[in-house]
Amino acid sequence: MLRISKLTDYGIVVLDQLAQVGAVKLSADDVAQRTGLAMPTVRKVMKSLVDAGLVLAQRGAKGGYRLAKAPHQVRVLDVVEAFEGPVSLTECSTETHRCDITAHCSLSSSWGGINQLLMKVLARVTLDDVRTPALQDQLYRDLVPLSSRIQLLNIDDE
Amino acid sequence: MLRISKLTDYGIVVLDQLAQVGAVKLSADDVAQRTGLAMPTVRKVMKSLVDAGLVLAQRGAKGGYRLAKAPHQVRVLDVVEAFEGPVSLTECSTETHRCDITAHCSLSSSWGGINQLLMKVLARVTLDDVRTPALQDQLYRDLVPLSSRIQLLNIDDE
DNA sequence: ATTAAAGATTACCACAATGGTATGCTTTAT
DNA sequence: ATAAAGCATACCATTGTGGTAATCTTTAAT
Repeated sequence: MLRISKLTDYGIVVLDQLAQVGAVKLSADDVAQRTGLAMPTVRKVMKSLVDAGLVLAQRGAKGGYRLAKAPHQVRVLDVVEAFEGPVSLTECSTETHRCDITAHCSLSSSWGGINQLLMKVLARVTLDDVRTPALQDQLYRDLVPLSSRIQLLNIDDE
Repeated sequence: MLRISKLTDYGIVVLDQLAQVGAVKLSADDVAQRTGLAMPTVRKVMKSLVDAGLVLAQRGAKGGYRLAKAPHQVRVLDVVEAFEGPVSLTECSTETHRCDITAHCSLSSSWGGINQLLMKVLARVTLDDVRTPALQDQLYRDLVPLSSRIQLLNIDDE
């Protein structure tokens, strides 16, 4: 468990397709055919991506979709948040937490730190990293021995 | 979103209570009163914790529960996995993935790396860190500038 | 100006997972 | 022997996810 939603997953797949064609626009139908997703599903996915500012849409005949940024500028965190809203592992962290569990929220707030770490990781991985296994491997290696390139987890300098 | 389940959250709360009393055993009823959780819920939580080997149970009269390890040896990852099973962000990573989405699994496998990173983070944070905000802050500071103590993310040396 | 291509919006429904609850069984210290 | 306490199973309501449909709006091309 600790799943991301399927729509988030689809979102990455679609972004990958858009990245493949570069500046060329893809219609919703194109996307559906290239990915194998059903049209209504594609609609949903595209809407979220457009709303999040990750994809540009052109309406009307000869319309279609294209990436709003370069693949290396699209953070996985952005994609996740586009479909699932703000990352918050526990309930207490965001909503008005009136829970009856004694000493719950005080502890739950500690999840906040873990939340931050998770977000930093997701913010460091880009569409580019996900698309090219080489980069992915590289990024992974960097985090395992963690010899150099440590600023990897610092997201505040974009 | 990207939530952990409430039971996982409760699990941490319960473990915190057990850590507070040290070697003293707490009955399910004690736990219920201390946490404010309903008895049936406590049962569920305790079962998962015992099954995962995080808590020891003694049956019969004068029985009760106590921690199986020292708080600093209980990894948050263990707790999460106790309640939610193996961490796997996408479906393709674990189950027999026969999806009709073209070029889906190949990309999804890239989530694997992110999965690993997430697990490393969760494995590094212990019950001790969650319980004492000081440690939590310390751990967080360590990961932000990431100047030293970089081996923080390496879980393979336990 | 008309038309048709294409995106936008809204609403709906089925299934699965979560969370909460109840009932009855087994172990064991006293 | 008995009562305290943990164990196991099953059940149900609510929610969220995922998938689908129908309709409206925009706009390039003719």
